[in-house]
Parts: sequence; C-alpha cells; structure tokens
Amino acid sequence: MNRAAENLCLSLLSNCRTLRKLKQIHAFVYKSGLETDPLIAGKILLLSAVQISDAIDYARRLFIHHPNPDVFMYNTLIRGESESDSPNNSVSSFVRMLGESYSPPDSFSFAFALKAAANLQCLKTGFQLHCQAMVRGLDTHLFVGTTLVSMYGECGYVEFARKLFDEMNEPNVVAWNAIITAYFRGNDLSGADRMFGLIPCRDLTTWNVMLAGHTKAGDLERAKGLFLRMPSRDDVSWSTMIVGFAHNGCFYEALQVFRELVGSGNRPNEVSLTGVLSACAQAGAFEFGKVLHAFIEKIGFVWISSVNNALLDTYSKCGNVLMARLVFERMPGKKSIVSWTSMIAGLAMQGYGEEAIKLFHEMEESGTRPDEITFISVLYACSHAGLLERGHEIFSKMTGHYNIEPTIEHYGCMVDLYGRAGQLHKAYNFVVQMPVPPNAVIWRTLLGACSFFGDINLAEQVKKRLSELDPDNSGDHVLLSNIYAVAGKWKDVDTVRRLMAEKNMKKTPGWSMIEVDKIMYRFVAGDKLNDITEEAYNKLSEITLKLKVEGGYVPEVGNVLHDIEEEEKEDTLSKHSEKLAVAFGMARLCKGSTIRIVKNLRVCKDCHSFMKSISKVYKLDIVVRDRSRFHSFKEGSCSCRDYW
DNA sequence: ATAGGGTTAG
Repeated sequence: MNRAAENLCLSLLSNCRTLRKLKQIHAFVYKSGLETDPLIAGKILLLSAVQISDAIDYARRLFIHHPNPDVFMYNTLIRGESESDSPNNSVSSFVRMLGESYSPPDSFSFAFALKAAANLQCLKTGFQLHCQAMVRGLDTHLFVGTTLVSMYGECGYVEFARKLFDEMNEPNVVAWNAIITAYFRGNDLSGADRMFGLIPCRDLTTWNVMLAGHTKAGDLERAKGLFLRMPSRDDVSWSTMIVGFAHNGCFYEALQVFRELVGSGNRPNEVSLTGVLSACAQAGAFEFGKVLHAFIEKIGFVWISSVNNALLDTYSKCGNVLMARLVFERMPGKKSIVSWTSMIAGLAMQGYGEEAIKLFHEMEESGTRPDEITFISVLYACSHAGLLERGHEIFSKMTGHYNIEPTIEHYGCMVDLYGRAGQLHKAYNFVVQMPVPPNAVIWRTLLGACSFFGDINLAEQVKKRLSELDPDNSGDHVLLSNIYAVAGKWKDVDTVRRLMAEKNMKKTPGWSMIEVDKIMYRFVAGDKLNDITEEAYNKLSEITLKLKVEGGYVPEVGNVLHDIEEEEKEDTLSKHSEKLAVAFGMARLCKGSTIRIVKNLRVCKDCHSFMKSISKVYKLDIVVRDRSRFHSFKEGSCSCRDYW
C-alpha cells in the first residue's frame, strides 16, 4: 500500500512544472507519511532547487527541516543555490557539508560549489575549493577538472585555465567547450576561434558557445553566419541570437529571429521571451509586447519572475505605467530587487517622482535591500520631477544608512538634479568638489543644463573641460552652437560649425520610431524620399497648416543650427524625425488611438510645442519617449510640465 | 548530476 502511494507521488512529481503544483503534491506526500522517503524527498528538492524557477527559498526551507539529508540532497541544494541570486549560500552549504561526517562531499559537490565560485567570480573561494579537491584526490576527476577550467576562466585567469586544461588526461567535448568559453571570457576571440578549429569533435553546445561568444563581443555578423552554418539548433541557440541582437540594440533583428523561431514550429522558452521583450522595450513596440503578454499568460509563464520583470519593463518603456503597475502588483511570490527597481524606474521616466519615492519606501519596508541600481533610479526620479530636497535626502541615505559607495553615475544624477532645476552654479560646485574625477558624461550633463537655461559663460567653461576629455564629440559641439544660436551669436555659431567641419565630425542622426500593425517604422531627419516618407511629409504639411491656423502654432527656430532665412529654418525644423513619425502615425493609425513615438535623442523645444498643439487641435494623445524621459501630450499640455 | 542562453541604470 505504501509502495502504491510512493509510486503515485513519484508519477505526480514527474509531471510537476510549477511551485504551486509542487506545494499541493508536497501536502499529499505529508498526508501519506512519505516526507522522509529518500527518493521522494530528493525529487521534491531537485524540483524546487533546480527545475522550477524562483523556488530556491522553498528548497532551502525543505532542506532545513529534513533530518539527515543524504549526499544527493546536499548536492542538489548546493547546485540550486549556485545558480540562484546569492551563490554564496551555495558555498555555505558546501562548508556545512564538510562538517557532516556521514556525508563527505563527492565530485558532484565540488563541481556545483565551483560553479558558485565561478558565478561569484571569487577566485579566493574557487582556489580554496581547488585545494580541498586536491586533498581528497578529486581534482583530477573529469567533471571537477572541467568545472575548475570554467571557474578559473570566469574569474579572469584564462592562462591558468588553459594550463589545467592541458594537464587533463583525456578532455572530452565538454572540457573543450569550457576552455573555449574561458577564451571568450578573457576577450581572446582569436584564441577561442583557434580552439574551435582544433576541437576533435563538436556538439551543439560547442556551436552555442561560439554564438554566445561572438554576440557578446558584438560581432553579430559572425554569430549569424555560425547560426546558419550549424548542423542543428536548439532553444539555447535561438535564445542566444535573440538576446544577442537585443543587447546590441538590433531590436528589429531580435524581433525577426523570434518570429522565425515561432514560425519554425518551436515553442519559445522563458529566455527567448525575456530577450524579445527586452527588444520590444528598447524599440517601444507596444502592440507586439501585448501579443507576447497574451502568449505568456496562455502558456503559463506568468509564474516566472524574470519574464514578469521583462514584461513590466516593456510596458513601462512603451509608456504604459498602468499596465506595468498591474504586472508588478500581480507578480507571484516575493518581488525581487529587479522588479522593484524596474517599477521605480518606470515611474521615474514618466516624471512620477513622488510615486517613485513612495514605492522606494515600500521596497525598504518589504525587507528588500536597495542596491546601487535602485538608487540610480530613485535619484533619476527626483531629478526628473524637480524634487531637490528629496534627492538630497536619498543621496545621503545611500551613503550613510546603506553604506553604498556612490559611483560616477550617482554623482551624474546629482549634477542632473541641480542642473535641471536651473541651479547651474550649485551643479558646477558639486562637480568640482566630487571625490571622483568628473568624466565627459558629467560635464555633458552640465552642458545640457547650460543649454536649456541659456548660460553662455558657464557653457563655454564646461565645453573647455569637455574638449580636454572628449574633443571629437559632435553632440557637445551641437549643444554649444545651439546655445550661441539662441542668443543670436551667429559668429560663434559659425566658428563651432567650421571646427566641426574641419574635424569632419558627424552629427548623430536623430531618428524616431513608430509601430503600425506590429511593424516598427523608423524615420531619420532629412530622410530620402520613398513611399513611406512621402506619405509622412504630405500628412505633415497638412497638419502644420491646420496647427498654424487653428492652434496658433509658431515654430521656435532658436534651436536651429544655421544662421539662415526664417523660412529655411522652419524647413529644417519640419524635418525633425519625431514630426514625421507622428504624421505617419496620424495617417495610418485608427482615429483616436494614442500615438507612441520613441526617439534616440532629446526632443527639441519646437517639436515639444508642436506635439502639444496637435494634442489640443486634433484631440489626440501622444506619448513620446526620448533619450531622457516620457512626454505624454494631452489637451495641449505635457506631463513633463515643460521640465525636461 | 561537468560545458552554452536570462530581466533592472548609464
């Protein structure tokens, strides 16, 4: 009878995919008095520690309450913890195991604990484990040796990894894959390629290692070539390509590979989904993001926190905080630091400073310790909402209460905080007194503020420092020349322009994107004519006329670089990519639907008032995400309250 | 039960 119950439990467990279901089965196991059955306890631990995402806390509790865990259970816990958010727990479990006389660590224990050291990139821990393995004569074990190669590679000691590899008795394909990965880790692409040529036989992982190595190095052409050449592909190959494209800003390609993946009859896994969602977030592909959301609900990935985090980020980067908030509130289990930080950043981008700070306090109360990224998001929220006092408080809290050493990015946020508020000299003094030497980004932030508030004297001073640090940056010259243009100092404008021409500096072309029928269209300022741009230009002149007549729109020519005739200036302005994108959206989208634009640079003052005017005259909502924040235009005003 | 893919900011 007990035998029958045991078989029933085992068969239930073999089909278990979610923590929810596992808990139900676990309850049944208790009812049947089988909780100490080694086979069943081992399987439940394996599921919660390794096979089900985000269930490691459950696994730990289960382990603690289990009397005399065997070697398998120890190894399973060490394994699960090595891949969790805190791999140091894995090392602690290993140390605890060392103290148990009845279950000494075996080759598996070492392999998993070494994996934790690799994930921690902690050479000291790895080396200590290596020594322990030598004492027990396990360092020559094939699996342990392979993980040692991998660990040293991960910790940046590629030469040493190579030495161990050369000393291995008969390295198999897995060991070869580990040494190739180590070469990539050390940025030695030709070394990796050389080993790829020497390897006696290749398996699927060998190819996947090559894909990952080249996408991480930014060589997507090479990766794509390998992807097409490889004899077969699995879900890791697909997700490597999707994530690789997404990380390198090639969202179009990322979406395309995802479509191919689905088109070829495969079911995307959670990694492909997080990758493609990240591409949607960057591109602002709201409609496609919603399709993915539906898909995620349908196949039950709502239980995976990484997918939820990516989804939350997609909604907030597409300008829909309400949906982001909904995903955030409905997330199962404990919210991770990534969930909190993404939600805070989402509110910050919309200018909801108070709400972001409120959420930050909720996070603190929930017992999740904010990290340096969280503070960047909160400080960003303060600077974009003009909350000087709060920004100051939070900065002090970071250093005082949380003992987090500010990085140059945190100082950048503070400069931005003062700069955006127009306290330019306070910002300047802050930069001069910073304990870290200011870099180009810091000075550029200040130059941007000088440009917004038209402080020519300070701008010239700041530009001098920038010329020392990053003399060939075109954006800085454009900013300076804009400052002169606004002040009508055309001689100075000319000097800057000539310098730019002499040095052959190219302006970063501004582009804007808009999604129509789940396809992203990209417009570049002064684009050549084709069917799409012609449609946009035609609609744009119609809109401009209507705005001038009915909305009292007057082009603000101050931001135009050249000292040319008024009419010509207006012509340059009218080619700004965000205007083309909006016009295209108005021509193509259903009447009354919100227009969503993503722009790579910051929106100019003229385009800003143009959008306001459209929202009033056409009674249309427009959401523009620029380099720095969201602008939601409604009934003639913008959510940024002209503070950007 | 060794190797390969993962979401947050700048």
